[in-house]
Amino acid sequence: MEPMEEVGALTAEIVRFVRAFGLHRPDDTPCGAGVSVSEAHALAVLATAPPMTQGKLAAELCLTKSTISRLVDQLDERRWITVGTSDTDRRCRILSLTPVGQAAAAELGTRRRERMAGLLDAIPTDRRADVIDALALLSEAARAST
Amino acid sequence: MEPMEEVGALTAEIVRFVRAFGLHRPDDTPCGAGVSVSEAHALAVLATAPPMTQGKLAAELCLTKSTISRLVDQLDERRWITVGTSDTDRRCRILSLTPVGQAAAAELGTRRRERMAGLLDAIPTDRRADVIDALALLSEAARAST
DNA sequence: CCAAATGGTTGTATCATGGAACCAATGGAG
DNA sequence: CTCCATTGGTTCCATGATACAACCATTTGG
Repeated sequence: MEPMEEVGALTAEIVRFVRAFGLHRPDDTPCGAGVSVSEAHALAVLATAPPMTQGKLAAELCLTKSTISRLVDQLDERRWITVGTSDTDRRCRILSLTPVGQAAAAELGTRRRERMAGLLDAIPTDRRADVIDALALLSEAARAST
Repeated sequence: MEPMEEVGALTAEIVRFVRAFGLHRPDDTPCGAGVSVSEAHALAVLATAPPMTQGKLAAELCLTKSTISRLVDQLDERRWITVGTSDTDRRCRILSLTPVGQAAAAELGTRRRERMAGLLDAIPTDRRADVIDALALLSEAARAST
């Protein structure tokens, strides 16, 4: 297979994967009821990182600050996060998961893992680490090439 | 790495990639100006398959028939497709690319390949094959587990 | 001390999507 | 042949994610 053809086939496969997993439907994550994809992603980020500012979250999720502002409002209304003010910079709002938020994140994580487990099962055991490493390289490259 | 942790890492990397690549912004495909992601995907499907019905396209894109109906309208207004009626089943509308649509599909395909090639450029040379292999494994797994 | 930069909010507009109700055509079962 | 369930599509409606621009508050550097 020629290099360019490889790239084309790869693109098509990524597209199929994205659509098959419902990632094109941002208002309903495939792995949880009533939770938008962005909410789920935000929850996952906040669960695996120390309390952060909205700007940091925006960079992490590749969203604008206005979208983040509203997303934060939603998470706050759900009582999944608390919003505080930074001591060192009173412009910054510090986002932290509440216990309820942590539970929700764990629940979503479980669902997602279940969903993904089938995927991983279909990958030979000795190749799984390679796949994960490769995806890390790929997402890094996507960020670098923007 | 523990198995469950592997699943989590896989998920996290996929999420990172999707967001970094802008796939969460459905109104603007990363590979073309003024073309929505779904439009681009529809064009790609129609370009690489014989004329099909709306239902078939819906299944291919994982969208509901109402969304497809509107999508078809858009593509028709752009003169990218022609919409005909099936001879054997007059309920079915048969979608075919116009020459202009084929050109648009080719153009988008080229852009997409360039974009993907740029991605690969941001990956160390000696790791590119690994990434490609890994993605092939992943999409293969996605098809197997669906 | 003031101007530029930074973090966030709000107003406005756009648009993709699903579900439900509906219509038209098909195809069996009797 | 006649109904009626099924299937392909359309339209109405509601939801909601997103960006951009204008704005405010705070910090920081000259």
